[in-house]
Amino acid sequence: MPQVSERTIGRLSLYRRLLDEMRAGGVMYAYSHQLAAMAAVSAAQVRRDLMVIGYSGSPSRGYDVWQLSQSIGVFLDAPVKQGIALAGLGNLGRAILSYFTGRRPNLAIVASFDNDARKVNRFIHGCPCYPSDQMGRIVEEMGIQTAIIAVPAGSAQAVADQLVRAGVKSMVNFAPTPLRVPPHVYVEETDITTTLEKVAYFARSGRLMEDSK
Amino acid sequence: MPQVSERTIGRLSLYRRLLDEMRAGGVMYAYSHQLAAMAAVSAAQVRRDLMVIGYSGSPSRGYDVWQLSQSIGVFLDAPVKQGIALAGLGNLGRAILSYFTGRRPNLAIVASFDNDARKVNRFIHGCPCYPSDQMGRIVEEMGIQTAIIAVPAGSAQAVADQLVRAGVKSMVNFAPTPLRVPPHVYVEETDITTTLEKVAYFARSGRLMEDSK
DNA sequence: TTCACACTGTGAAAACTGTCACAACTATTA
DNA sequence: TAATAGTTGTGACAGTTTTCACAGTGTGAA
Ligand SMILES: NC(=O)c1ccc[n+]([C@@H]2O[C@H](COP(=O)([O-])OP(=O)(O)OC[C@H]3O[C@@H](n4cnc5c(N)ncnc54)[C@H](O)[C@@H]3O)[C@@H](O)[C@H]2O)c1
Ligand SMILES: NC(=O)c1ccc[n+]([C@@H]2O[C@H](COP(=O)([O-])OP(=O)(O)OC[C@H]3O[C@@H](n4cnc5c(N)ncnc54)[C@H](O)[C@@H]3O)[C@@H](O)[C@H]2O)c1
Repeated sequence: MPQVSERTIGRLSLYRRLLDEMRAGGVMYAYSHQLAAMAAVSAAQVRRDLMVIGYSGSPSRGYDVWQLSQSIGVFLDAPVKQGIALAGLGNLGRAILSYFTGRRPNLAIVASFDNDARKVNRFIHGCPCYPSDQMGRIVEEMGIQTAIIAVPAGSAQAVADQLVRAGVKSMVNFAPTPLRVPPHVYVEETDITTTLEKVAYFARSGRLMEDSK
Repeated sequence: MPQVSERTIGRLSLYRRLLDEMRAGGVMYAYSHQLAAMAAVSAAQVRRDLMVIGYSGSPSRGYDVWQLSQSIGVFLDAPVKQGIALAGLGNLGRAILSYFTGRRPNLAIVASFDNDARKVNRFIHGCPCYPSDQMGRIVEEMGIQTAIIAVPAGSAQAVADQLVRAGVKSMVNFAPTPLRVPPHVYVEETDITTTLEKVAYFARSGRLMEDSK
């Protein structure tokens, strides 16, 4: 098993979206340096990343935009439709739902959960919202393996524990609390406070990086 | 100049928040392994990170929770109050504003911008919202150096360009488009689509990592 | 046909990041 | 006082990620 790096997976997802945008604009072929410019990475990085999916471009025309996008899909996408659960339908949860709905064909938020009686038992942006005390059962029944956590910090760990018990294998956590999970579960932390402090720091101690060419 | 790594800065911010939570709970001292458990990193990582701020713990009591938090502050925080601009007051923008308001003492969102006439010229969560055609002028006048981009993907690059022209040195970008910026500007990309695809990928190709002890 | 060109794929090197392991230290106990 | 136990700070090491640089290749021009 090749074990592709986390960073590479993220960039492949980005490359595919850029390729799809190009295709929508009528572009047929792209060189690594063009893709690189759009993704704000180096051309060598693009070529190195593409090695893992086993698709070769032509030295003269570059990559076939459509074929490359398809090849990335074969590598990245689930063979069958993959449902995602969303815990917490507050401001952030609804923002995610409204943005993500209908975005990718076989990756969709298929169930959401909240403990606020007013939000529960109806459809929001086309997604059913269930009471959170049924979360374990529903996630298990639907075979959901991926979840988004958008509940307040105080509830995040408890919600994560429930989800893991229900069979979830990976999560993205928006609450500002690092989650403790068993080794087989993958968690991506998205902590806005930490991010803002970091960014504010680099506004002062100006950093030589992120080249634009 | 030591040039501290991006990752370390992010973790220092996290450590401080955890320390402050401990202090609020009446805890006076903490060992590296305790901090590590809460941050979901290794104890060695914590000690290595703390090297850059030049605060020493005691081998017997560990770190003084209050003093360590202060020392991180001296290292991380701006000497004077640092304002942040927020571009785009849609679902996401408001979620960020409502969550972040009043969170950290000298790091606050002091101006927001939108091009929707209905949202403009009033206070939202205590933050003034201006029309976006005045963004450049106001950001420049207020000396704002850090910005959050929460506008639709199509406008993100144009907004970023304006902000950079007005003197912004670092940004966090929530729009799903990598920003092209000059080398002296630091950008943190937060792309929910890419993140979700990555997380969904690792739900299948289960990964041995993120140890919980 | 042959050449020049600009690109791809990739081994090797470099740069960066995290872990290991241990000397040095301090409080406690006998 | 001396021995013990458990922690810190850090040099050395290991692992990971990115960049470099170049051989190999398809295309178009002469
Ligand atoms: N990373 C980011 O970009 C970002 C931005 C804003 C907010 N946040 C974080 O996201 C989380 C949600 O933020 P928000 O602004 O939407 O807050 P919010 O208060 O508007 O929403 C929280 C929602 O979770 C529900 N909830 C509470 N406990 C629950 C439980 N145990 N099970 C199910 N649902 C529960 C509440 O009913 C509410 O609807 C917070 O932790 C916040 O810190 C992150
Ligand atoms: N990373 C994440 O977690 C995440 C989650 C949801 C959405 N998003 C992204 O964040 C962005 C905003 O999402 P949203 O759900 O809030 O969308 P939205 O449509 O609700 O909000 C966009 C806001 O930007 C304003 N706007 C548009 N053009 C502008 C301009 N040129 N200058 C100033 N304001 C302008 C609009 O008036 C609107 O208020 C989108 O790019 C979306 O993809 C990111």
